[in-house]
Amino acid sequence: MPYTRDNLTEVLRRHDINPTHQRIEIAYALFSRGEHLSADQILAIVNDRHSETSKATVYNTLNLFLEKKLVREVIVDPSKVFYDPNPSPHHHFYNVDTGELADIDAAGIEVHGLPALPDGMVTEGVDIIVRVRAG
Amino acid sequence: MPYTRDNLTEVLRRHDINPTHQRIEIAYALFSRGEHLSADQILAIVNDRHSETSKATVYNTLNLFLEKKLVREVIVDPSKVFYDPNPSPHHHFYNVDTGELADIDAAGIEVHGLPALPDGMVTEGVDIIVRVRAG
DNA sequence: ACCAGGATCTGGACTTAGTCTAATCGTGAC
DNA sequence: GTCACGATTAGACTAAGTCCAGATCCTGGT
Repeated sequence: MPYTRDNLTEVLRRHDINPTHQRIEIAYALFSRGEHLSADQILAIVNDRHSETSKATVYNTLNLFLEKKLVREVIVDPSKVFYDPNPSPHHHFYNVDTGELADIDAAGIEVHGLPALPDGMVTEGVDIIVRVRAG
Repeated sequence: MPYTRDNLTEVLRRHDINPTHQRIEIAYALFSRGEHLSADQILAIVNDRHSETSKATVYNTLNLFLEKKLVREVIVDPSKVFYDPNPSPHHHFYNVDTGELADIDAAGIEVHGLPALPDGMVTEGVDIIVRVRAG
């Protein structure tokens, strides 16, 4: 089912996010493309035709989405954070030459041999990044 | 064997790096501590007693070390890069609350189920980051 | 000892991702 | 209408990292 502004409104509500116009537009930019985008790219997309949303709102909104677990952040490029709309567990290929990111479905991937956590610690998540390049 | 400025000079040479005074000091700061440090922290350490090395040189040198594979960069904190002097293959625990990094020896860790690489691509490396927090 | 040329280092200006702030806007409750 | 409160805004600000043009430090040749 394709993402529409209407069904995204519902998604926002289910994540406890008040669906304002700007928030819907930002969610739409991210989810309709299904790609990894930086805050800058989202700002550009949202303001493509005419200026609609400020930089501050884009950052505020992305951090809100993050906090509400609507999107994930992918930190591989030292210069900027990418936001990832894929809700299912997955890892990433990262092309170190071009900066391209591609998903790796986590189903079927197993990691063995990780040591026990220090006392009183809990795992938030395990991220696997496979750095690749042409060769 | 502890790291000294003398044996680090040799290490630099083996990595095809002309061992200048500044480069030795930067290598010493990183290797004698054996910790993950940011460029800022290294700058502070090197200039602790009296100003010896400029910001530009610290960044240039760390990028040179990176290129020559003397150190690795660890990208987990969106606001700064950490430099890692541990030469043996390993992964990382990352405490999302405190920002602390800890090594996980790669010996004994196996990852199964990774899909084949796209045509003509080569793996540079596989990084596993286990995000943990107190709980 | 002197010089030339290349490599290295430097301060400071610059760029840019991201944050902060104080003012304004919108909307629902009364 | 108006009050309150959450959301949005422009623009100033911060800080990591880069860039540049001049200074300085080798090193090898004479």
